[in-house]
Amino acid sequence: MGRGRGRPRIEKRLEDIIEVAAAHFCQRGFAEATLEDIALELGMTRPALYHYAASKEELLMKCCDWSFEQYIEKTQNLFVEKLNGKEILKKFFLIYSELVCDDVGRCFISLSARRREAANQASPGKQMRAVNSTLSQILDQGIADGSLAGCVDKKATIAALFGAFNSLPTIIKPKSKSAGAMGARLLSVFLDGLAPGQ
Amino acid sequence: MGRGRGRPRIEKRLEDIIEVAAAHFCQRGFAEATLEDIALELGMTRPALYHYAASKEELLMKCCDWSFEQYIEKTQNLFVEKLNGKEILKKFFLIYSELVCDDVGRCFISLSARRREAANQASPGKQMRAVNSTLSQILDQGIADGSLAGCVDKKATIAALFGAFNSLPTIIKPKSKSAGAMGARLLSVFLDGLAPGQ
DNA sequence: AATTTATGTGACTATAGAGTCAATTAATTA
DNA sequence: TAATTAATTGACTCTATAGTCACATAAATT
Repeated sequence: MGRGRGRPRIEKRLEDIIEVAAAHFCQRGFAEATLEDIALELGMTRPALYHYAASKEELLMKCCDWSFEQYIEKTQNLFVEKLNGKEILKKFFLIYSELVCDDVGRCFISLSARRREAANQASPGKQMRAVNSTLSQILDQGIADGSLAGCVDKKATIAALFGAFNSLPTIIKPKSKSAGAMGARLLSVFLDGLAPGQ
Repeated sequence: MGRGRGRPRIEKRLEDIIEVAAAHFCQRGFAEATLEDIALELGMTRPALYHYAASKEELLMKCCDWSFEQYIEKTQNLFVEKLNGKEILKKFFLIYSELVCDDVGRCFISLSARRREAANQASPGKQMRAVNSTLSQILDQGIADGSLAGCVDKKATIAALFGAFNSLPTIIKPKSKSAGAMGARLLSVFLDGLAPGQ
């Protein structure tokens, strides 16, 4: 059934493959995921995958790069409307929550940077630093405009926020529509604080 | 060199093995870790490991169980001195920070519950629920005695706290002595909140 | 010293899964 | 309709590593 190149957009197939592969990598881990299973779910056989990626590692890289591109695309307009830091923070983590609950979206975040560094050289570190730096900017802005507390421990805050939000997929079921809502609740925990009011 | 059973405590060897195996499992992941490497680091050969665990999966289970026992041991006296909820919270996360930065200590937390459930039946879920429930109790107590804010979103708070603290080993280098200190900084982020004071 | 038991080794087998390749099919183009 | 090209397959190879087993060695026990 359906071989040959009959599909309108040729690149579309690669995206399908990335989507399925990313899901397998994220859910089962890189080593545990098998190309056999990925191919099966796509309705093709394993060797066909080698037309789209020269190796399992390269497939992983493509997943992560695609994932990162999505992140960039969704976050690049954060600063265009002139919101205050706190509002940008909310927007950022709404986007981040939805991204991290999506198999493709969270790919570059979840998959061990160690393995990716083996394959690729630089990008994993660079990508994570880019994400970190966006949050850092947001905090700076919030502190400057007074919408966030002035005395925040930035390093600890960044670590705590990403730690918490990266754990989202373990607390809500995958493909759940509640990613954004749960993300908002998480952020409230950080904004309000646990100390008794006043 | 040094075969036979000359050592004072016989169980000691199993503990050594667990320590090394746990480190490999945590740092490289279960599938990527090899029994060969573990045996090598212990100065023995792979088949010898099968005297202590019948399979790789069973070795994983022993690591996780041992890890959980350590957790229990260190947290069981949390409620004996009559501290307020906030103080107990601090003590809890000081212990937790050190635990989670130690390869053995974090074993049952870090390693995919999916794989563990395949081997074992019930325990992974039970263990995580036990940890969760301890924190839940601490929060309840703090809310009751007024040392923590009354209107906390418990589910979100628990998720955020564990998410943040579980990420500790990714932000400080392993075996670092600063686990407790960094843990304290993380907790401050949660206690103080990001909203501007008053 | 002889026996038993815990501990360990070298040399195997078995298997899963990655990667290769020549042959095949289908769409595109001429 | 013939030639070209993209996409796919079945049938391989190769390798890493888990697991087995008969045998060896050293300590403890008698």
